[in-house]
Amino acid sequence: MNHRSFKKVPTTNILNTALNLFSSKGYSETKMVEIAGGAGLSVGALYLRFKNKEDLCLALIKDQTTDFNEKVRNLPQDDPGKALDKYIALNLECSLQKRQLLSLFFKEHNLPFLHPLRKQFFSEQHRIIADILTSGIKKSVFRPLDIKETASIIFASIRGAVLLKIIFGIGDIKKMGDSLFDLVTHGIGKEAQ
Amino acid sequence: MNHRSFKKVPTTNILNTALNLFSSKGYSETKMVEIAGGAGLSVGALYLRFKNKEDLCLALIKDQTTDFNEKVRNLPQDDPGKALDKYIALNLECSLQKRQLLSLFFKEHNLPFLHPLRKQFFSEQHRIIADILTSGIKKSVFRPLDIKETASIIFASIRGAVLLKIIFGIGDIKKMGDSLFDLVTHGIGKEAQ
Amino acid sequence: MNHRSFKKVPTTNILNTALNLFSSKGYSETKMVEIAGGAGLSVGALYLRFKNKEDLCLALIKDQTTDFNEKVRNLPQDDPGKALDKYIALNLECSLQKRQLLSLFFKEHNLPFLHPLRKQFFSEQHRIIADILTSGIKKSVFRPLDIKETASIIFASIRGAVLLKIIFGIGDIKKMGDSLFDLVTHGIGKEAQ
Amino acid sequence: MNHRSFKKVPTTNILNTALNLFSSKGYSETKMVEIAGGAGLSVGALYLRFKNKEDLCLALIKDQTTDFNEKVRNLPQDDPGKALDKYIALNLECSLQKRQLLSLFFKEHNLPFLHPLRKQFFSEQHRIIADILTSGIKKSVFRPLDIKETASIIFASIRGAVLLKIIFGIGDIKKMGDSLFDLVTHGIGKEAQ
DNA sequence: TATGAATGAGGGTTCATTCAT
DNA sequence: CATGAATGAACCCTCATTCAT
Repeated sequence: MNHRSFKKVPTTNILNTALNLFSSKGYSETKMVEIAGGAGLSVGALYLRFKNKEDLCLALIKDQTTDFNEKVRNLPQDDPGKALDKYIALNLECSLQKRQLLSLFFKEHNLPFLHPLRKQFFSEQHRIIADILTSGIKKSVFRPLDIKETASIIFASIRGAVLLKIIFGIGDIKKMGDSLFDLVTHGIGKEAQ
Repeated sequence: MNHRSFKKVPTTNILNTALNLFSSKGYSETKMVEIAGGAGLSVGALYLRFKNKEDLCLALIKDQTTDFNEKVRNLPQDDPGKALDKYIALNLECSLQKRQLLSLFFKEHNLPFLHPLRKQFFSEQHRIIADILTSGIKKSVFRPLDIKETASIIFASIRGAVLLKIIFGIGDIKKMGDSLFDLVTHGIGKEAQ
Repeated sequence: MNHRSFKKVPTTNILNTALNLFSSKGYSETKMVEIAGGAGLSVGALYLRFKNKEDLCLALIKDQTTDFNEKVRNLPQDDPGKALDKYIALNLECSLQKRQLLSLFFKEHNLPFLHPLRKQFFSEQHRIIADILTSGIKKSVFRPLDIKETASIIFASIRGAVLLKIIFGIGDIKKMGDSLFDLVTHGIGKEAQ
Repeated sequence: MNHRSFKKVPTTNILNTALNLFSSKGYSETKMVEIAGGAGLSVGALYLRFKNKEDLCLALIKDQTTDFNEKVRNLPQDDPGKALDKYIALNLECSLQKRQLLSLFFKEHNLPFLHPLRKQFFSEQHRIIADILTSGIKKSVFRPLDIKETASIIFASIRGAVLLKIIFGIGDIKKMGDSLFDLVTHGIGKEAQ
């Protein structure tokens, strides 16, 4: 990459390259030179944009979650069933596209500097699910439940499904979303019919 | 610690130390000296027991999963509902004790040498869940389901719950198991009542 | 030595330092840090120039033999006696300057990665000597001989003399060359007179 | 190897094992455990016999050179030509059997602790050759020569031939000895005929 | 601002040597 | 005397980070 390139490498390019590398090789195994090279700038330039590796990683996560949060914002307000369905689908879809983020985010749980972000992400998602549940119960679409607990479990189930997909590459996202929604709404019990 | 201690450090100690370190700091971030020191032996001695870091990690996983598999073997054969309940509880309980293993096992999905073990673990657990489902459907305890798909989703949900616990330290295991079982059997839908 | 020196250490410096160390302490006993330090760069910088220790050693040998081969190329074509004399002298002289190379090259015969280079060097030198012999026999300067066998023995004698010089530091190079030439041409037998 | 073996491993076995290993893999690359294992005793026992690796190596060389010196002692006293022939043949033969020693002895010239032994070996051999030459000149079998210089060169030639054999595995020992003897006695010059 | 060569601490691993048994 | 597990310094190599250009 000649230093006479016409415009500076967009931050997005850098973050995407980093995301690809982090998620395929892991945080520790990804070298700064690789990110720089992959994004088309020099190591030096990379350090002009990000204080250090952690900083880059943090920026990456923020960037990606922002994106995700925006999509999640406009769920159907009046139909809790549909909202939940869409929320699950959205999660799985995003995981397909951003499998990397999620793997980085959830897998590498030993990068302590990520923890605050993780906490925040959980809180937000938990609140969204809880809102859907609350509204669903009010409208008698859902049975009365321990909202916080159930929200946690639903969040967990979605995360688990995503991990399954990422780690084992098992199943097709669409069907998986349906099954998960089916499980979450009806359960497996006989009386559900 | 003199280099002539009186008795050989039990392998279990080493594996436990390693498990603690791996799960709290991650595989790459854990140094062999730390494991050695923590377990009360020298680096050299550590290498007498394990060919290298990967080998140690592998042994660790095998050791832990064996243990888990044994516990899982005697689930109630005739009551699918109870079997599932117990299976979920068992998983969560073990995660409490072996939170480390699971985090190591599922999180560090970029350690390629772990993949075969992961695959195997998934297959076994998937089969166990599928068996419970099959038997439950036959006995009309569960409604007719796509068994493989549902087994995957249940596996995923449990894994997700476990991760939640591990990563965020949220909730109490007992209650979590109950909620998960409740969700899985009844779903959140109104008609379940 | 600040890590921002003004000019890049020439490869020659590195190779010379390495040569000195290898030949005085042996390959295995020479540490990469020593080479780096001796040449005036850091370990890291050393590894920027050479993939690893073997690679450095290989480069070293190639560098030195190239140099030697060039000198050997212009031997007198029409006077086999002189050619041989000069060839021997050249060998011994070079050994004086590059005692290190030869000791490294011939002594450390247990570095398997050197063997191809050694083989090649032998072939080339053997051919050169054989050519001199052939031409000398044709011109009746030398008596009829088993050319290949004799070439091998002459090669060996020169190598031996060089080693003697290197290992024991015995004798003066000039006189040694003369004696060797004298031995090779006349032998020690009475009838030679 | 059970500690109830009937007799302690003979030192010769140890030295032979060591010789084999040293010469095939080099001094540094040979591990003490390997020597111990190969000779059929434990590391501890090995250290009861030899103070350390150097000491073992030293003992090895002494052992082998003694053996060689004995053989060299009874060369024909009255026929210098035969004596030289036999001396050369003896050297090459011994190299065939003890290629290891020679490679260790001459090749690994960077083991400083070997140097005194090497010096001593050279002196002895040099004297033997010089004696043959002196006697040969007196008897007019050899032409008048600078005895010391020529002895050195002959010693060197023999060493070189041996190395050639060891390093390149070239040629057959018998023929090589003949060629060397031929070269040394007659040279390659025409007038020799 | 951009570059990329240089730095050097630190990691995994080896092995000569010791000494409790 | 014999054993062989234990020791730990030392080696090769990597890579996040810096800074002269």
